Amino acid sequence: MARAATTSDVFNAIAEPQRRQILVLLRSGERPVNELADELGMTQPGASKHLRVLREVGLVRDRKEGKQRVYGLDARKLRPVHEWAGGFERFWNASFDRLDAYVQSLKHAGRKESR
Amino acid sequence: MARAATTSDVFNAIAEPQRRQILVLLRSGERPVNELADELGMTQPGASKHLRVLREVGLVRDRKEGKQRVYGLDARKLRPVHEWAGGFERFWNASFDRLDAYVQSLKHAGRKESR
DNA sequence: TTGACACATTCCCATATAGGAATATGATGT
DNA sequence: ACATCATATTCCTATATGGGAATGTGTCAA
Repeated sequence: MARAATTSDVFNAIAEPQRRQILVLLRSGERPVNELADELGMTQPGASKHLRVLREVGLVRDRKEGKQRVYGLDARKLRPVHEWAGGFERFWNASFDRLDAYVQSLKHAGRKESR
Repeated sequence: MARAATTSDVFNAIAEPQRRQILVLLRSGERPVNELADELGMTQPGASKHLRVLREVGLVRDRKEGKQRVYGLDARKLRPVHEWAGGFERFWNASFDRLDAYVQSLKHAGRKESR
């Protein structure tokens, strides 16, 4: 089965480094495809393909402007990502020894023994 | 080229839903492979494979305990993900109309014209 | 040593890409 | 209608999975 489609899961869509670059670049403003491709050093078809994926998952919007197609950021779908990762915040804030202690406390507090 | 190895990029490693589930589950405590597989309804080899990926990117650690191998969370690598997504916070906080305005202001403020 | 248990690994397969090359589509100016 | 510019799409290929089945490896107990 390989993996869920990149076009249906934001986590998967942003797994591609170049697509993350595109999103970052778009923070500083909308851009037509070619400009975007130039700035990121990718081919035009390459940019178009990535943009299509980003559009289908809803991370960018596009708008026609003359013969150009201007792409803009729609970061709302990134919020779940931020929150998901944020759910682990207390784990990276604690030092590792403390982390172990914390984990142990949870373990003994409310679960069946495992050793 | 298909994509960068899942074992070298955290974003790619967490692109797999089941691996995210594993990480979430491990927040409540360390677990041996079988227990983890049971709780998530996956086969043992399946769990082992995902755990291997997570271990190679550094998201989990393992420790031998008798004949079991206990896996624990190491969420530090998730911090960059949280921060990356957080870099878009102002974009999802603003309403869309405001967003456009903001984007336009940036555009006119410091870049070469494009229309 | 033998057997049982807990995992890890290997094989094999179907599928989903990413990328390059070539081509199709669309809008604009003449 | 025609040439041109800006994009999108299609074709093809090499590769990276994820999953199932079978098997290998390591540890502990008797």
